[in-house]
Amino acid sequence: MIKRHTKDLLYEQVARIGKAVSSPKRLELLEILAQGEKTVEALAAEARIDIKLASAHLKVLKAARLVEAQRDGRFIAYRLSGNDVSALWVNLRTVAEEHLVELKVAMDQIFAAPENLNAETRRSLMEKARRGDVVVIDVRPSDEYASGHLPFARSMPLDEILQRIKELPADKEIVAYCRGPFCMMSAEAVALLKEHGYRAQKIADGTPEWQAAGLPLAES
Amino acid sequence: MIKRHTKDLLYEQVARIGKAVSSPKRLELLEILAQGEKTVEALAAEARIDIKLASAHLKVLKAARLVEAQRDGRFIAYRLSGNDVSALWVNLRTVAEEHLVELKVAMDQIFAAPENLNAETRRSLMEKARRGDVVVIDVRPSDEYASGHLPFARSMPLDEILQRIKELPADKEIVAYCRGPFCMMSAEAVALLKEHGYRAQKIADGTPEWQAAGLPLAES
DNA sequence: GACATATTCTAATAATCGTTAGAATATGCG
DNA sequence: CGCATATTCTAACGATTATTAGAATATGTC
Repeated sequence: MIKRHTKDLLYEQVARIGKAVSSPKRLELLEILAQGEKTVEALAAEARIDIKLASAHLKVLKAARLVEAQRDGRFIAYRLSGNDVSALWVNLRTVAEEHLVELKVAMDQIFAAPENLNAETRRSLMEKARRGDVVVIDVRPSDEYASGHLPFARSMPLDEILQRIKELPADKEIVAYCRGPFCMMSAEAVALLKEHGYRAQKIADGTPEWQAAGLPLAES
Repeated sequence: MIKRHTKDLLYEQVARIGKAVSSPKRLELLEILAQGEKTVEALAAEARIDIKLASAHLKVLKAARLVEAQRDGRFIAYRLSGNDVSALWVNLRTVAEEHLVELKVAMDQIFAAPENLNAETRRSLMEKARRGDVVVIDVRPSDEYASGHLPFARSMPLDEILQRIKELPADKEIVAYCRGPFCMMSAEAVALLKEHGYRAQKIADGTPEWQAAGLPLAES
């Protein structure tokens, strides 16, 4: 008979992961890191928190081995310690969306039309993008595009869209995506495009969702 | 521009799920509930905690909508509120096993040979069981077998094995499974069987792992 | 309807966690 | 080697959480 104490140790270890993902701010940091590696400074700015606080949260995430740090010149870059961490974030968010009515209501208020994709619509979108029937644009900052993006998508960061809008074909459907269902960049991009007469829609997927669905990302 | 405050609300909702899975005891309760529905009393006994404490933890899990309760006669039965919750438990445990060296070490100490399965070995095992080349036994309590079990597995609860050992063929390989990688019942079953001259081995999978791998369970 | 029993609620304590501010450390650059 | 700057460490506070014990509630049975 194996001792209770020993068994408790196992659950305690898993609870370390649970504790790491029990704070809203840490979840936000994980989502940002799922877009690619970032410095503490960039993370703090993105999450709108103090650098010291960001550092403290990153320390917790690092202790749970969900992220790893590497010094790169004057800055320290953090990244997720594996694709499974990104998948865990997607899984947590999906369970929350599925079971917490409050979250559903909040999301409906923020995003008029939540376009959730399934396996089939994902593959069909990729096929249409490959053929050029639609233009898929990645409206995240260009460094996030560089660390992985949807196949056949082109980079068109939100704050460059107005200057570069002529690059987009006026006769084709534009499909915008950003960091995922909680990110508002694609919605803003669609609003801008529609103002200028383009046919545009957004999808809820970001690269973490795409990857968690078992589909490949492009790197170039 | 959408307000920070609104965005924070989204992460707070997901963090509710994170908080729910940040306690070792709650994780243990989730794992037990992944085997089928149970009363508070049964859960407390299984996790070796006070009924009052079990009730308090269940309240937290219920608030996060990970479990739901239903009155059934004198007892109140709890169950997971969806298969995605069971998959979340598997996902958390897998991330922990992958990234936390401490957990790997602890598991190696407890379980001599951790037999982790991949997609191929799972299908091949099911095929061999179907043909009758191996006998797959489910050593969990019979009510857990009844709420779902591996295909072609027969129920042989750990505390009945010695009386019923004659039912097993002496010339075939016996494969035992229980609740999952953290459960010690299959290891104990294998030890008993080997003592009596049977060829036996265990697998790490329980029904949650099997299901999370996308494979079907049997109900009968 | 009253009793027995299972479960939850309330209250209280100790322990833990999030956040902030100030000091300390480490690296790159001159 | 020393300066500038990015990052982390330390200390402290208020807020939250886990656990326990006792009281209260709800259901089934007689």
